[in-house]
Amino acid sequence: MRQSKLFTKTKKENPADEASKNAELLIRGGFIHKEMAGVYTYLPLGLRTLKKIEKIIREEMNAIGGQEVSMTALQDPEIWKKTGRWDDDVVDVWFKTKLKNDTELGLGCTHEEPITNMMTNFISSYRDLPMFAYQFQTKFRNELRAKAGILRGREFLMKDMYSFCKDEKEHDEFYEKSKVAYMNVYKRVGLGHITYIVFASGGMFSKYSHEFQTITSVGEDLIYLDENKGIAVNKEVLNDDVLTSLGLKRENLVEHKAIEVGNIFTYGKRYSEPLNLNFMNETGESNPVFMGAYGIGVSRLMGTVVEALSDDKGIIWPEEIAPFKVHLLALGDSEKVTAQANMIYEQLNEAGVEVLFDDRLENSAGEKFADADLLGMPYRAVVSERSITAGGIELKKRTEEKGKIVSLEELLKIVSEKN
RNA sequence: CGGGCUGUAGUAUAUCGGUUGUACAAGUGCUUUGGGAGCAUUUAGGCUGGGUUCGACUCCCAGCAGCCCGACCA
Repeated sequence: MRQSKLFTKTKKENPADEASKNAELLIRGGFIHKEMAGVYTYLPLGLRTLKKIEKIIREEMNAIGGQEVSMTALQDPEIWKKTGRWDDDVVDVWFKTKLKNDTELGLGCTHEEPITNMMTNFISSYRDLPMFAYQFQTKFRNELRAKAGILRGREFLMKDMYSFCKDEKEHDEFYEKSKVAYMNVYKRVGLGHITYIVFASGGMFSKYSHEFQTITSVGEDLIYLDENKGIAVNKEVLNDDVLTSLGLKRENLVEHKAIEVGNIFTYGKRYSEPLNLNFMNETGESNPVFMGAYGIGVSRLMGTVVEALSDDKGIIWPEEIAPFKVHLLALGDSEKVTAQANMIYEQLNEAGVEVLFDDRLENSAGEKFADADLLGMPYRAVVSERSITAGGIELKKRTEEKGKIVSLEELLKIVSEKN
């Protein structure tokens, strides 16, 4: 991608109506655009990262047997009334609307009801189980207070997976697999070292649910971590009984602020019973399906990466989710530099390397460096009179202070490597 | 939903009860090109509605919008 053609531009100043680091950096860099409080458009650079995170999650969900679907945003109240969740006093984040003929509809804030209802068409025997379906879907939640940029919005992208099993044992096996898959996701987006599985409140059918919490200074949640055991507990369930049952001691726990980047639940029959999702077992008995749900806020995860992995100059994207792997800068407008940089750009493209090429002729070197730092691609490759005189291209990682001169062959080799 | 703060150009800000000033961005011309360049020139602004006043962007009221703290987060 040629930066001269990119319709977004970077901003030098922070937006006045945002206080969170993720929103400041993402807006300054032109990754997202704020439409209104809690509602953001994804621009070309931001969308590339969002799609890469989506791809990672998709791969990990497929790896544990997930089948992808795409459900509707518009919701039929009837099925929600069957579980008691149409009531605004029960679910207080509904956006509700109406058809022209006054029939009420909802905008989906989650999808337990419709997927459970839909599965009555497809699940009828133990032979159909277990089955796991997931989707990437824009969720609508009428939050009283949107805040912290894309960490808590009213419209946001979420991956939600639902598991359908014949009994608790089968469910538990998948539940454990999902934990591993989730941790793989966090590792791949660059947050593995600060993300923990946390015990949280469970609800009707299980003692606990499990949250995935990334430790940052701006989190909404408070967790208590035993670093030696690698076990953490959410403040909401922290009491002596819980600690005893988990084999934890209060004096070994350290309090951290954290961002919830995932949550998995055991539902049991909570939705299958009221919605009549039953299956016939081996002996001909009809039983409710045993369910679970598994959520990751895709856009929130992107915001969390920015919060956790940036410095005072800008974002530091991990390689697997950076919009581009290489940011190629041509300094100055001399024909020699322009020709050389264009040639390198074409070579990188041919080699299949994702490269953002700052080919703008009128911008100063300083501005290009500042942009490269703000936009945060993993590698910065500079072509200039100076680099050509020194015999090549100046290559620097975003995380490094100083670069080194490399030849085109070396550049291609280094940036083609899988890390 | 309770409390607080704030609405001036695309962005960020300043001043003022009496013709809204600046920077960045954008357009034009020239110079410049290793850490957000310089000169000249152009374009562009008082959230909405009421009230007070000779006169309101400024004061008052209401609405709307945004941010922050708290509550909430199935």
